[in-house]
Amino acid sequence: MWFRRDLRLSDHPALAEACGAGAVLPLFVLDPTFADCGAPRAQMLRACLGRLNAATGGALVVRSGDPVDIVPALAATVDASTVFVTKDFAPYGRARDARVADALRAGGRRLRGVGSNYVAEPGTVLKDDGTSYSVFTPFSRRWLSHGIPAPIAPPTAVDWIEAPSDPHPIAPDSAALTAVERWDEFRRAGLADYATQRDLPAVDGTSRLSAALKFGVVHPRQLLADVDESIDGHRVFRSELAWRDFYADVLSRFPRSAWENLDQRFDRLHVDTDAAAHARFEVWCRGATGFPIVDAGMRQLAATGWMHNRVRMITASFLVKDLHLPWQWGARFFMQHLVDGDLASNNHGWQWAAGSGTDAAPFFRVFNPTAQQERWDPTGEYMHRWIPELDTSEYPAPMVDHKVERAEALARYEAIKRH
DNA sequence: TTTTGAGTTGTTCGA
DNA sequence: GTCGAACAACTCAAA
Repeated sequence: MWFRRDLRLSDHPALAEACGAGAVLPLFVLDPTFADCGAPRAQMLRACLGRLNAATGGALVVRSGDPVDIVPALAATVDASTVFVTKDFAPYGRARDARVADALRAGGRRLRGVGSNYVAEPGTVLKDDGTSYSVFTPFSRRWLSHGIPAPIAPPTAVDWIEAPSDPHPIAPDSAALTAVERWDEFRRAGLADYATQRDLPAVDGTSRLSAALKFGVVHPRQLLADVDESIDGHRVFRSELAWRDFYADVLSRFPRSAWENLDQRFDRLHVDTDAAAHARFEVWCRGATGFPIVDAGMRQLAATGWMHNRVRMITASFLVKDLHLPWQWGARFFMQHLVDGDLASNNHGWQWAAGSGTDAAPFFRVFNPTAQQERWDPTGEYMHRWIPELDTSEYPAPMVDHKVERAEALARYEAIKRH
């Protein structure tokens, strides 16, 4: 069993099938491709691996290197007939798995993909004519009509195969909540009010399960099993999980949309990339724009590896529409700093803000950072929490005039219309 | 094939 | 201060 973004034993179809086939070697490969994923995600990975190792009674084998070398070699060492994986639909993962499958085949073995990290496997939510959706709302209706698969039981009494492991990454902080504990807490205290509380960055009104979902510590179908569709908050939460599936589906169909405009008309949008643009970008990264809600978000990200979703939208809108920078700069920065950084959700969220993505925001929807702060952080609690010097002379003046930059953004969008 | 209704997250302006 | 309309036009999905 080659674990990737499915670091759990319960509700794990691929593992269940592997266990049904015989003794199992649990493997994780530290792929150098992901070496620069950023400290928060690297730390989260180490914690997840520590927990997974404990759950296997210390049997987890961790190896560093290219999976194309490591997986077939290890499979040969223990004479495995099959390497089980949870299917990966992201651009790199898909190419990597194709190469590993080829290498295994050369040795008379096979790579067997079972299940995915999503409620509905990318490519399976289709219109009546068999084609894919590109608008969220109809996608989510069809997604719902598929029904939510029930979680499956964890395997019992697994016969783990032992093999030499590279030194294990650091063990987890045992004080941290497990994903299931966090879900129980959120279900009890926050889920019913999610529809109204989820947008307030000063409030702990979101599930905070994004990183657990990213690493597959918990599968979304396990969360959906507890959703009561008669309650508003529950339905809104379910809809957010549908967005996660939707963007994975879109990325799987359009791999190049990870870093390129999905809507190619936006290739012609005038964005700034000169030295002055880099200087503005650096100010945004540092959280020193002089717009408190933007700076608070960037500082929360730097300090904790996480940013409230409402503030992700505000900071993204600011980078794209007030600073006129390429959305890719912001997306890359987020990926380097977010503990939950996920290519599909992150980059398509950025494309939504930029207007270049699926179901994108209308061009005239330009967030006003001051109005957003007044609306969603009315007491200023969030911005003061992250900007201690806010009311002092140390806090910078606004780096741009929003009214002017809004007009500039609209003019630039106007220039690429009708093409 | 044609038609129709709809489309995450907003802002500004003028009555 | 409040409230509703305008802000484009297009593409998608489904009847």
